[in-house]
Amino acid sequence: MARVGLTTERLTQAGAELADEVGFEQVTVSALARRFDVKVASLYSHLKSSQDLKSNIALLALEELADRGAAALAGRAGKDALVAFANVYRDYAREHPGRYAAAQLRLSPEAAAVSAGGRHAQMTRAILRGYDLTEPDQTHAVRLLGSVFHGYVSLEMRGGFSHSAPDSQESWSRVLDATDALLRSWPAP
Amino acid sequence: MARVGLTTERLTQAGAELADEVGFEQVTVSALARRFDVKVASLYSHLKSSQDLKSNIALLALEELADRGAAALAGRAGKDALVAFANVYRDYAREHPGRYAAAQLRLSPEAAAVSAGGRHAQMTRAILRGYDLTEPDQTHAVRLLGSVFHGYVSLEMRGGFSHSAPDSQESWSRVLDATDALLRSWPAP
DNA sequence: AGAATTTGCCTAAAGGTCTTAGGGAGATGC
DNA sequence: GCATCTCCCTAAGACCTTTAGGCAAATTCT
Repeated sequence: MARVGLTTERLTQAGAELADEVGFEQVTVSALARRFDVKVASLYSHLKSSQDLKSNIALLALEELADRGAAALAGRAGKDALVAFANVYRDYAREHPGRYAAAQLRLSPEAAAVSAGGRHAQMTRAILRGYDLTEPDQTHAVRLLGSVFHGYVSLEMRGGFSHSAPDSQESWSRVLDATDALLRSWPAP
Repeated sequence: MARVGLTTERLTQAGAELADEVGFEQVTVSALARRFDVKVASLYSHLKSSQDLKSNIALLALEELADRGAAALAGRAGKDALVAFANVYRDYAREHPGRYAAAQLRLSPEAAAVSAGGRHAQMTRAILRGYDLTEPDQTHAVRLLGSVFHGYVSLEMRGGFSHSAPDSQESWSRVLDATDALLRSWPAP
């Protein structure tokens, strides 16, 4: 029989594309097999389970996101870095909604350990170097930034801001302005 | 055959309990039928589809959340209102993780129209009456608050803040302090 | 090159979920 | 008491997941 050349990597990549096309929830081993014109059981040589596939897609998305974040942060500082980094998240979610959804998957501890999650936290901390925060406020601020970025993007993708004025782009800019202002005058406890 | 007395309401309620016990993803028409000791097909007199069940659970969660929010806001203003409202979200998510996850479901336009989504937005606006913001900054601030609340709770539930100091409760307090400070000195465009 | 081995995709099969169609027994109304 | 309606049932088709075992292509060894 004709060999297609399946590998875990190709399956993960194709799964990510599938997620962007039909939604992460709809990513299924069967659908992936159809895409490669191969029988379903054949995928199980490269995949432990359906959950494993989803987890791999999540790890891929986290890596891609971290790579883009690193590129955006290079040579920038302060508000410039903040805005660039925030836009990485938002743009990625818009370009790759399925992958972004995948990145929200709750990972197993083992998967989380090898994920790019640590890089994300490091980069967020790097942004804060442009502001004058000392520990433990820096950690609080890291968590706030994560919340604002993820929260805004998540609500926007769900359509929360879509059918009312002012448009979401405008709010996004103002939210980032406000966040920058907050970091510059972080309140004492 | 013994009649169990199924109704859409009872199914939705039981589905919400099931979600809290096993996770919203695991809520299934089959599992619900087992819980009522009834055959699966029997549920389809009260449910249009599996998606319909999930949507109903989401609507229930949004209502409960709005009810709690309204109760928390009664008689409070300013930072007091902000903190109380924020804690409603966080506490609800901790008490009812499955329901909270359900509330994140992307609803159909029809479902969204009858949802408590509007009440949530109204209440967030009400909080901002304690601060000195004029349109369109008020709308931007509504979106920021939604992002911070949802983003923080969502990341916390995913375990993002669990295994590092300082503990999440501490960060939550400081994030709310910071948000209050930001609303009091909202930057001009 | 030919043989031995490994690898990759296959068939087969069992179990779970969703959904629709149509039937029979309990509850309700006259 | 009888007719009607409602509720839950059986039956069945479609799809997804996962495991077991087989055959042929690719790779390695002699």
